[in-house]
Parts: sequence; structure tokens; C-alpha cells
Amino acid sequence: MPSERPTSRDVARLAGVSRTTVSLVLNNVPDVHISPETRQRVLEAAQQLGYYPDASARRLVRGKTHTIALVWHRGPDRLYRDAFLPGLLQGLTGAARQYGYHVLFRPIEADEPDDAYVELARGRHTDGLILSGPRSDDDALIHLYQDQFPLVLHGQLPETDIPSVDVDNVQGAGAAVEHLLRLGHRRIGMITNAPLAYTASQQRLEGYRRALEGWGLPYDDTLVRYGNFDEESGLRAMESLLALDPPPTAVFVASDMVAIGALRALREHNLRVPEGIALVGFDNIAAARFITPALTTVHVPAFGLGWAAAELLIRLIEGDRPAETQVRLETELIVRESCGAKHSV
Amino acid sequence: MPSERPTSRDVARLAGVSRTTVSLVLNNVPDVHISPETRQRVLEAAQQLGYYPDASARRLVRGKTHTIALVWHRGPDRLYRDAFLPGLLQGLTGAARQYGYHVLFRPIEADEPDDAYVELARGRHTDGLILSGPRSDDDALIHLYQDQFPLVLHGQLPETDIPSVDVDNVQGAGAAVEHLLRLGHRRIGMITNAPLAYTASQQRLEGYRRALEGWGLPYDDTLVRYGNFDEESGLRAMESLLALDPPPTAVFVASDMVAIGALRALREHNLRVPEGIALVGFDNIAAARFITPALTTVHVPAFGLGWAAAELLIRLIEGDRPAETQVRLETELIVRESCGAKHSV
DNA sequence: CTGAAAGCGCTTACAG
DNA sequence: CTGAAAGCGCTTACAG
Repeated sequence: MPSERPTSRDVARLAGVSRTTVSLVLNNVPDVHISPETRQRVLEAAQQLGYYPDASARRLVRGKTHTIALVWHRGPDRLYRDAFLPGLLQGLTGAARQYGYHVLFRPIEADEPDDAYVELARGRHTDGLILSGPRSDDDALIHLYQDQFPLVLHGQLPETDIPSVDVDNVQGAGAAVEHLLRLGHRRIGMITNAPLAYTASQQRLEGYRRALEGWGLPYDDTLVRYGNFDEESGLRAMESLLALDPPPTAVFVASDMVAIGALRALREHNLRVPEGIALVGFDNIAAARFITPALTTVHVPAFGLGWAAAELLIRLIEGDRPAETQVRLETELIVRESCGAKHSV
Repeated sequence: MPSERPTSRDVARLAGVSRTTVSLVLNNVPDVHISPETRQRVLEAAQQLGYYPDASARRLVRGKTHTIALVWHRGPDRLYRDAFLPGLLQGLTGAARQYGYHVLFRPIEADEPDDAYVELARGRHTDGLILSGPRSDDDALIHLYQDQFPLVLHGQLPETDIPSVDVDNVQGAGAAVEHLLRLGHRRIGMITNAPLAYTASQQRLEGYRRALEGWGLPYDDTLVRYGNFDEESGLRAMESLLALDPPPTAVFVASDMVAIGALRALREHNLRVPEGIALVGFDNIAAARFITPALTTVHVPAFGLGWAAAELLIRLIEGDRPAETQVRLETELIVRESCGAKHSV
């Protein structure tokens, strides 16, 4: 930038007013009467000089950055979560824009301490934080919360009441299994998305269990296997399920990525989907509609989650205590080919 | 945050020194001798109070934000570019972190003016800008460049020498077609990724032409069709190519998304891939390895592009004139099933 | 309706 | 080796 960057002083001089007036006019401060002529002169002077108020000075004097940050922890579920990043960011920036906020993106890499984001908050780089992939042993997080720093979790941290935004996993899984039940399946297996240490994993399993019980079917854990985010884990889990006698006629795989691995196992066993065995996934990743057969799955609204997280956070920042700080969004069952509904219904 | 947020004054008081000394110690200013005892006292005081320097004050006094921004224009190629966002951001933040910079993400939505990002620069919210999806009729961009505001384009804008980072499209397309030639194909069609108004599209077509000519084959535009980012366009383009007599034995589709549409057209015509017709894509989107047949394609290094863009931009910001401001990264051919190499070689 | 002054919380010449 | 002072560029009570 040219060093002759204009300041409010230059605008004041050119318009023949004080800096106070310049600020009042440019910020459109209400309840202050300034003659239309003066107002006009200031606006023209600013325009003519190409004046833009300096953000750093404004931040300092106002004590606000008008910025929120998305903290993105790189866990073992990294690739899995990456699939949601574009949608999440779009929702997040959409809401932020509506309130006049900027968005900082801050990944925490594997070689950084988990609480490397703290400086962002304590050093006042941002007015609030959205944390994706938080860990329950994160003391720094608890401290920030205790210090009333505005915080929203993407996902859930059991045993805290930190504001959070997530999908209703129980409902989503329930809808998937319900769908298979309606199609006539009675021996339905499940492969989880991840180990049970992950809350989402527990909840999806719970949805499976409840759907079964809702239809008067017993929950049978010999029909359950544990995935671990990736295809490989899905392949193995499905192999193991196929070793059952009889094998299930349908399987709910609580992750599309894992389902893709499961699909490969089925192909290797020359089992056709959905004729030989029906499959329903979870997440609705971009690839779900392109694979063969196209995957019936549970859509996770990344955009909506991003929007809700940003909106909740900004409310907290601006001090209007929202009635509900635990936001749970509904999922949507997307029926494609792998469940067999297209043929049997 | 509690209102009793400590300032450098508090640290100075507790350590029994001046604010100058606090600043000198905390910033580790070189060539200034401060007794180890004093240094220690300051550090302890800061620690004890939980002191973090205020970012806004620092920015103001230093005249630097230590922030770079990624401007993400929502064009018709939005979904296409979204596929690269996670990788791009990871590379970008990786380099930024190495230099101590933060990253602002700023999408420009369809209902905003194309130059809505200007305030970010002029208002000093950021020290530099990376623009993804720039348009050649963007006057504001030219003005910023003329005013020496640090700028890097992701992609290319012909007829300017604005620093930019991109993939070598000619080389990438050439490698794809070369691969088909080696497999024995002599009648090779092409479907572009987008209309020729897009530089990348022109360049990929150029790579196709050169590869053909390198093997002494004539460039024949009756074998070329134009895609438009999405599957639908690929489906139509392939239909049109199949109407040829004889149809090509192989097609280079300069976009995986478009290739997925082309694949569908082939399926509808009961043409097996690669036996009936061979296909090579471009981009290596996440879905490429999951579709059937797995797509042979040209990998675009999103991470590397992000890293290079951030590094180049930060160099420009910090004033060390880089030797090369037009960075072109190499692509990599990923051989999977759709080209037939696995069978014929 | 408008202006002079203080102050946000730092850093950095400049003295001593 | 350390401190008092100025200043970054704004906004905002407070007078007039």
C-alpha cells in the first residue's frame, strides 16, 4: 500500500470538520444530528481520498475484533471430518457475514499441543471460538469456559454444558434402521463409524438399538462390529459379519467411508447389493452418490451445522443469552440404491 | 473474559520494572541486554497473571496484522473447487503457521459484489490476499495490485503479471493423453472441464493437442467436446462423442466430475470401461477412487498449491522479492482402472 | 450541532 | 541496563 494512506484526520481536514464528526458520520451513529451538508461533505471527502478506517485501531478502541475462529483439531478422524469442511465453512461464514464478523480458520496439527488455540482467545485475536474435534481431557478448554470466553463446540463433550452444535445421531441412526425394517429385514447387522470412545459412535449405536426394540426385536451384540473411520475397518468388520451363520440380510454402517470398505468386502464375496445384502450408510459424503451401487445414507447437514454454530457463538459474544445452547439438528435419510427400496417398494 | 484482564502495566508493576522492559523481554528483542534476574522476574510475573499481549494493540502499533486471507469466489465452478478446499486450506495454514501468520477465510457469495473483498485489504484486516477464482474484469484487483498490495492468485489471469500459483495444466493433460497413446489408442477424444473462457480449460486442451502431435497424430476438433464442470455436461458430451462413426476408443475428460457423467453415458450405452472405451480424468477428487471402475486421473496437489500460495504471499508481504512469482506445480498421473492399463500392460 | 481531549494497550526511539 | 514519553489511528464521553 502507498505510505500516503489517508487517516480520519485527512478526511476531517478535507471536509473541514473534526475527526469526531468524521467518525460519527462514517459509523452512522444514531441519535446524533449532523447537518445533511456536513454529512455529505464528509462522505465525499472520504470517497475522494479512498479512506477506509484502520481495522486494528478500531479493534483496539472498541475492544472487539468482530472475528470468530474455527479451531480444527487433526484427530484420527481427520479425513472423515474434512469431507464436511467446505459445507461447514460455508454455513459458518454465511452466518458470520450476516452479523458482520470475519472468520479465522485455525487447524491444530498433530505436532502442536492440543491447546495451541488458547493464544487465539487469550491474546484477543478473536471474540469467540468454535471447536471441532474437542477432547474431554482439554483443561484449557474448561478454563476458557470458566472465564466466560465465548465458546461453541462442534460435536459433543459429555459431562459439560458448554454450548454445542451437533446432529441428532440417535434419530438419524434410528431412521436408517427403521428404513431397513420397513423393507422387511429382521436380521440387521451394524458396523459403527468409530470406537465407542467417540460420542457420535455411541449415539448411532443407541439409535440402532432403539429402532430394533421399537419393532419388538431384541438387541443382539453378536450382530455389531466396530469401524474406525476408514475403509479398511469397514472391510474387516463386514468380513466378520459375513462369517456369521446365518449372516445378516442387511447392515447399517454408521459411516459412508466405512461403508465403502464394507461394500468392497461384499464384492469380494460376490454378494450383490442390495439383492444379496442391503446397506445403509451415514454422513452422505460427496462420493456416496457416485459409487456403485449408489449409497442410501443419512445426510448430515454440514451447512446447517456451520450456520448454527456461528449464530450461537455470535449471540453469546453479543451477550444475549440464547434460550437453548445445545443445538441438535435433524438428519435426513437419502434413499438411493444400496438399500433395495427402489426395487422392493 | 473477566474484566480484570491483565495488561503490560500490571506485569510491569508486579515485576517492578517499566512497561518497556516487559515488552523487550516478552518479545525477546535481540541485542538488548537485560539481566537474567530481571528477565526471569518479568517472565514469572506474566505467567502468574496469565498475561497475553493484546493482539489489536500490537497490530496497531506495528502496522501489521500477521494475517493473510483466502478469498473464495463462488462461481459456476463452486462445487468443483470445493473439492480442493480442505487440502488447499491445510497447505495454506501450514505455511502460514511456519511464518507466524493467521488465516482468514472469506467466501464471496453470489449476492455480493465481486470486489467485496477490497475492504479486507483497504481496511487493513489482512496483510495480503490469496484470490481463488479471480475474474479478468475485476478492476478493483488491478488497483490493489497497482497500489502494491500483496496479492497472489490461485489460478491464472492471462495478460497480467500478478503473482500466481497454479498447476501445469498443459503438462498434466499431456501426461494423461500420452498414457492413452502408450496403451495403443490412436483415436482419442477429449471432453474439456469447462468452456474455453476458463484458462485451465484452454490449457488442458492444449496439452491434449500437443501430446497428439508429439506422436505425429493430427489434432481433429471433431473429437473434442466441451464440458461445464458438472456430470450433466459430461453425460451429454459423451453421448455426442458416441454418435461419431467410428467413436473414439479412448477419451480424456479434463475433469473427474465431468468424467463421472461421461461414465454414466457409457453405462447407458452398455459400453464397458475400459474394455469398450478407455477413460482418463483430471483432478483426482476424493470420489475418483471409489467409483466403478476406479478412475485413472491426473492428481492436482491442493495441499502443495495452498502451501506455495501462502509462502509466496508472505514473502511478498515481508518484502523479499521472490525470484519467481509465477509458480507452476506439477501434476501426477494416478493409474487406476478406467484406462485399462492394469489389463493391457 | 460540533470540537478538544482522553484513552484503548501496546512498541519503540530516545535519554539517562 | 532501564525508564519516561510519544505515538499507532481510531472512538467516545464531555463541553460548549
